[in-house]
Amino acid sequence: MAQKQKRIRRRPEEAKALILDAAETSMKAGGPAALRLQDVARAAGVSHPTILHHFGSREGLVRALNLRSLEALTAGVIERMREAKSGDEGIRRTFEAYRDGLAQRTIWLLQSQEQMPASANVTMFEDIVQGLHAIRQRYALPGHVPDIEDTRSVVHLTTIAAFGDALIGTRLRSASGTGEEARRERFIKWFSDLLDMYFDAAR
Amino acid sequence: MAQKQKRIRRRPEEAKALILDAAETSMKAGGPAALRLQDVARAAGVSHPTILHHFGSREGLVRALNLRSLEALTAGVIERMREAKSGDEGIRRTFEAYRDGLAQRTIWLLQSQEQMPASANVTMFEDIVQGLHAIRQRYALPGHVPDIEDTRSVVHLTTIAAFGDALIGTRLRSASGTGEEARRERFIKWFSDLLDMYFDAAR
DNA sequence: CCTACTATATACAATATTGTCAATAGTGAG
DNA sequence: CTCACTATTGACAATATTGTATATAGTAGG
Repeated sequence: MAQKQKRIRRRPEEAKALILDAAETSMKAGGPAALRLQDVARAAGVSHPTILHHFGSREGLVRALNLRSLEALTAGVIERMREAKSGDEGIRRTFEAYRDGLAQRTIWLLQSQEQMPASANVTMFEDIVQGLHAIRQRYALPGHVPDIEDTRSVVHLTTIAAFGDALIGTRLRSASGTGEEARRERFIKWFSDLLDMYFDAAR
Repeated sequence: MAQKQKRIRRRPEEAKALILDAAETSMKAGGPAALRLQDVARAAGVSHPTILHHFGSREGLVRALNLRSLEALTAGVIERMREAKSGDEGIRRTFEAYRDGLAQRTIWLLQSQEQMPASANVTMFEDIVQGLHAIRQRYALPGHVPDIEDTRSVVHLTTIAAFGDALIGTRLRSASGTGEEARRERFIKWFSDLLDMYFDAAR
């Protein structure tokens, strides 16, 4: 049989976006090493040389995907952090961001052994430390000077906890009975309260 | 040229161990999908059919490696937790265990899409929750009954934090100046103090 | 309508990768 | 020593995978 494939001519940006979407799905399965041009092509509904035409090589595709994912995601995180008013919200947003895919993408980057481009993660991290520390200083008791290293520890803990929870949180929780979603909510609330208590005590 | 390879006959257990060691290195690079029989064979100093002889297939090798890694590591974790006397030590041991490779292996398992065999992680998790809760009850103020869900939250937080720190902790820390190792030490101490404070307050 | 441009597809090439097969060489038991 | 057993290997097969070459079909601009 082998019907002749009907051609759909797209503009380069559209084609790239289409291919990257398909590649993203492929990556979720087993990281960058599991990505196959044929699989991606089939999922995107194009032939595999089309991918090579747009990205030059398999490596080019992986790089482009890492870049796009990280840019979109960190932009999303920063946006959500800015919107957040209370500390409680900030923590919730952080957990959401990592859960939404930031954790997954970070793992991909680590596995592709590329340097995180301008290390978006890290830039964001320092911004948050500085912002949070300003707030701590404002609310400090007279005569007490909060240590910025402690503030950094709070942000560090929140970040690694959100990251870890996104990757294995569900498994750990679903072991202790049912209601995974509810347990997750409860945990985030508990964690938020814990930090509130800490800030209160270390004022 | 092509010298004939000299044969070294090993006992099956030795050969398997040798091959698994090599496979472990290969996995570190890019997860299960990146494992190549030829690479493993070269690293182990055997021919690739030898691997197939012992493990049946590539998949068999991956399964065997996942099993061995997880068994050895969780055994190590449990051992270290039992040795630990203070809460501080327990936290340090948890961070060490994940850093030593448990985090890496867990990621592999997630990527091979296998169920964790009897979910060693999870069994250990519940053991620790029960053990810690018993201690909390012993030290509770008269008339106060600690909520086991809070205890579970503490263990959950410690686990996901240790997991997250093993994977991205170094990168986050090295962004804010030098002395990564010292910063790590400081953070673990801070975290331990935080939980002490919590237990004190929620007695 | 015509033409230049290029996104796309088919066919093909080169290599990588897993797996099979048959021969062989250590090793332990008698 | 001899023999059965099997761990090991080189050669080969079958398929997968990336990349190339070439033809073609949409599309925009004249």
